[in-house]
Amino acid sequence: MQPVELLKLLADETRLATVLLVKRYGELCVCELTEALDLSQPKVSRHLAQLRTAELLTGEKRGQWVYYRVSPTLDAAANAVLASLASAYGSYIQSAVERLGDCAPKAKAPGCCQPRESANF
Amino acid sequence: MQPVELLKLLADETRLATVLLVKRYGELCVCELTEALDLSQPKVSRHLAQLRTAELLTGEKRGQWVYYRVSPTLDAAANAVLASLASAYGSYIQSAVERLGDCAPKAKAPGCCQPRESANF
DNA sequence: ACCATATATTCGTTTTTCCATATATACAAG
DNA sequence: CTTGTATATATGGAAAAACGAATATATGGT
Repeated sequence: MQPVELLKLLADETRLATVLLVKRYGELCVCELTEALDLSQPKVSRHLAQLRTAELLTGEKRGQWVYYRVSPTLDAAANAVLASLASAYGSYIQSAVERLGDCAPKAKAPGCCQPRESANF
Repeated sequence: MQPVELLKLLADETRLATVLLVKRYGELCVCELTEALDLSQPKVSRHLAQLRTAELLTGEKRGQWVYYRVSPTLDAAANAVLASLASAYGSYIQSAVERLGDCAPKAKAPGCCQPRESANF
């Protein structure tokens, strides 16, 4: 990936947070990202499509969900830049990590995201 | 500087090359950058203005020339990202460094840039 | 005072990027 | 086979970014 291409992909609030979250958690599905970032699903999906098209992230469909991770074929230079960003800007995704807290680390097999709200209906 | 602000500044061919060159050489004047990047002077100057306004670079006027360097007040996180980019993408400015070769490391006091062409007139 | 060089800025336009809304597709459960 | 959930994409418009060309300002030399 060309330097400027990588930087353009990262130069957006949604995409930077997405990439840093995916890098931190190893893999995340779209609904987890949507909750963590508190954004509309189409918006998250559109930015994921950009990251996927550029082969910065890969998406794997498992059952009903699509899990995103940093592409295993990403070149060393890009990986080094991502590591540097994750280290320098760890706090950038702090609030998203907190929102993800009651959703991600536990069993995310059934229901994935909405354990609370939908329980009322 | 906010993460996305920094990345936006770097997500452009001209600005990325400018910043990496200035970081490598310590300081460079506008005509050196214009020659090294092989771009029009207004284009270089316009991008320099952006980098200066964001306080990523500072410009110091000395005589007829303005010398740019990485802002000494740049925060640690941004500096770390710059260092990572310089390390990962050193070859990105290779051709510019070669063009700068016969201009910069030597005495750049008088004439600064155009030692060859104007000698014919 | 005049001219050349170095640098910065303005103007009008084109291109790119981002968005919200609506819609489409896939899958799983009943 | 209908319903609901998860994900993706299409559309049309608005905002931002980048550009070339022209112009402005400052400095130094004659």
